Amino acid sequence: MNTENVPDIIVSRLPVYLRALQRMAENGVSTTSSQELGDSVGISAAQIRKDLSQFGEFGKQGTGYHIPFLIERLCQILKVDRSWDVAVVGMGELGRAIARYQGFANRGFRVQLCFDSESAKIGQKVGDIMVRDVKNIVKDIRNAGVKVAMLCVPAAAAQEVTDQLIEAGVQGILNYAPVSLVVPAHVKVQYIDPAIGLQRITYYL
Amino acid sequence: MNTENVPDIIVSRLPVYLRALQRMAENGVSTTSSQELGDSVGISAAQIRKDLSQFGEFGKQGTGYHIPFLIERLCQILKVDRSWDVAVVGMGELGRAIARYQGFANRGFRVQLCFDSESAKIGQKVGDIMVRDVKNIVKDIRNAGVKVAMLCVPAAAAQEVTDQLIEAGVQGILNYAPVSLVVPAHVKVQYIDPAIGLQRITYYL
DNA sequence: TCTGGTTTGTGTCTAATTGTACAAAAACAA
DNA sequence: TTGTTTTTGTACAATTAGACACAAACCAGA
Repeated sequence: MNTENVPDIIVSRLPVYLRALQRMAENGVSTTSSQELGDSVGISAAQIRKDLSQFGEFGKQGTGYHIPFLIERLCQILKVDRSWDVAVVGMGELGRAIARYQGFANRGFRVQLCFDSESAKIGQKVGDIMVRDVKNIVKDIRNAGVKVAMLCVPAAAAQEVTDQLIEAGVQGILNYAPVSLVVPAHVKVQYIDPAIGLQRITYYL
Repeated sequence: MNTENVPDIIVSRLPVYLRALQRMAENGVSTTSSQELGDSVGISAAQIRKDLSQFGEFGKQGTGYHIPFLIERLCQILKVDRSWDVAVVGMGELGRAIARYQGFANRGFRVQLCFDSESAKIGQKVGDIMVRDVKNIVKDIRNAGVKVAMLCVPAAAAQEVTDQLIEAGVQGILNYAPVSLVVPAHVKVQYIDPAIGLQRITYYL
């Protein structure tokens, strides 16, 4: 069990496995096999067994995997056996939808801070969270000890806000702005850009 | 120039290059190098040269790449030298935000059809598009000849709607629902799930 | 025209990733 | 108990992706 140096590509598949397992658990299933799990996520059974074996021996020959146990271990591995406070920057239509999204709570995340630069929005509530002035973003995020942020500002502001987030101690950014961000090595960025997703599709049409 | 059998992983990077180049063009820059482009997207210069060389010789030694020309070729390759009509299914908060999002137009896409199952929403307008009854989704999509859809329905409904989309002739789906979809080989799916993005981050914290 | 400085496209090598196959472990039925 | 079936974890092989290096092409300036 070498949990030290696991390739990114394996790590990136784990949340997909976890999501599928949680769905099975909701449906009252208590056991699955690498074959069944693989079919449901579109990955080969051997791949799944190999990925999981990076972290331990979670299955049993002849039986497969006990779903609640595997969910627990994956949550530990992904560090979502706790709840992470997350900041959302940019209260445009998208930012507000994300800040209010109910799907984070049971997957390890809680939106705790919201920021915008427009005075008309500052002080208003989004869901049950008050929108703060982005001017105070470094101080506020540092005080709250928040390590993860979602970036929903216009492309032109994204890099500047990113630099402030990093100054405030943020180590992971989920970036909805349609720009590549330049960040130091210790900061992880994940990108969400629907147009890029669509362009990856149209190539094949 | 073997445009036939290009690895997925190369194709998946092209939209990122395109986005960066369009940003440079907006800023009035007319030329760039693989080094500069690589720095801006966080990919090695050699990688970018090799990726692009799959499709032709777009650069010039000593000079680099002419941005408007490279943008044009990438748009052709990704087939966004035209505008694709897209359907959005599910007019929840997220679906409405996506249907109204202004960022698609200049990247090759136009939201043309919106669907929901709630009678309270059917007939109402989202942006300037009327929400249609998901009951007629197969007929409506087929009539419109739409080939690409964005799926913003609850997880429990996602597979069922997917099957209908495919029946209607859809060949590409951008899936916002937090489930893996099972689709035939000729259909391309891209996934957008913020919780998965966040979990890919927390592993490293 | 010639020289020095850039930058591409690609051949070669290395590393990373995936596929294949099977022994070992477990469950179950007779 | 014994034999059959299932399924894991992993060794090995095959494939794929990425890093490196450099000749060839081009520009700019003298």
